[in-house]
Amino acid sequence: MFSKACEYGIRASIFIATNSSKGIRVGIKDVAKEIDSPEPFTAKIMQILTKNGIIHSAKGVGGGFEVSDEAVKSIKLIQIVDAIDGDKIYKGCGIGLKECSEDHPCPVHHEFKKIRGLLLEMLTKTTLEQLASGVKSGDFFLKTLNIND
Amino acid sequence: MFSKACEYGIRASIFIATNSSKGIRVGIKDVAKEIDSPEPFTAKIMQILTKNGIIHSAKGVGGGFEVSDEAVKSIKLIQIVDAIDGDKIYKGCGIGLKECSEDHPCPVHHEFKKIRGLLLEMLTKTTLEQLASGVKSGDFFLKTLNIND
DNA sequence: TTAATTAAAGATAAATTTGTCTTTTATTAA
DNA sequence: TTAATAAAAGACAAATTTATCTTTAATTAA
Repeated sequence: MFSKACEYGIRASIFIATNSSKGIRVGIKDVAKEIDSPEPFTAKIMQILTKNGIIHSAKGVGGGFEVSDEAVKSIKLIQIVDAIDGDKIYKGCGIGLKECSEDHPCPVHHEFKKIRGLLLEMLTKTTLEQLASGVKSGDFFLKTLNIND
Repeated sequence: MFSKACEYGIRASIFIATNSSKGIRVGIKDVAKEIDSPEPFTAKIMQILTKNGIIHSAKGVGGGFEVSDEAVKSIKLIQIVDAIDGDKIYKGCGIGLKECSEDHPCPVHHEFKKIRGLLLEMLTKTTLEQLASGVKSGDFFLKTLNIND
């Protein structure tokens, strides 16, 4: 569905958001450790997210990544996905036709329309805040329980 | 969503089905040309499909690929997807957690459940026959109109 | 039985994605 | 101003996916 880069990006954004609400900036090491991802690769993804204004970074002592309270409320999942994977997942043809539309539909066009629509709706409606609050309350998790998994 | 291999596999299966209903076997060249895919790569995918009993192949003069009338009716999209891409698309966690379940959900688990459910339902219900008949009637297409796209 | 045909199988190669490492730049605090 | 810290940037490497090419095996027809 999403690329690994995007999966890491979503998990990282949520983790950063859970800390920013407590006024804590987190470094790349904390992020990678908490979401169980390769640190240098995760750093690259953070650069994409900061360039796209999704998270904010600060260099130097006491620096790290954060998301403002307002941003946490306004940022939608689709912004993260779009920044990392682009819009193919909710716009492209299900079986890869370059030209696929109502006028020139592929064989699965109508079936996929519903699924893509639901996906787009979910991505558009879900805020970073919703996801972060679930993690803070302990209802949702960002990595596996067992370290050996 | 699906890998390119899977996209080609679905398109190829549909094309073969449209011809088998007319009693025509098609060669790998015809397949690649008709679905606008790289021939040798498509040949590899055909091997996966034949090994999984989704299509039948015949070597030698007059040989090629075909699907029996009964198979066209019984084969579901999910069998093709499963043979080529596995079950990750409709079983795996949306943001890549190895362990993600009702008891240990990731932040997007509940949102994804609906989408994956709809996808699984669609893949499980859609038969090769449905897709092939739409192509035969001219309602659906397997490649772009414009050769330069 | 031989030649032609066609898919299968195996070896390579290119492209993309994922992952790593090193150097540079910016910031803070002493 | 200097040292320490932490992200940014760039080069590189491994793994995976996509694509190609060559050889082999099976089948048919002459």
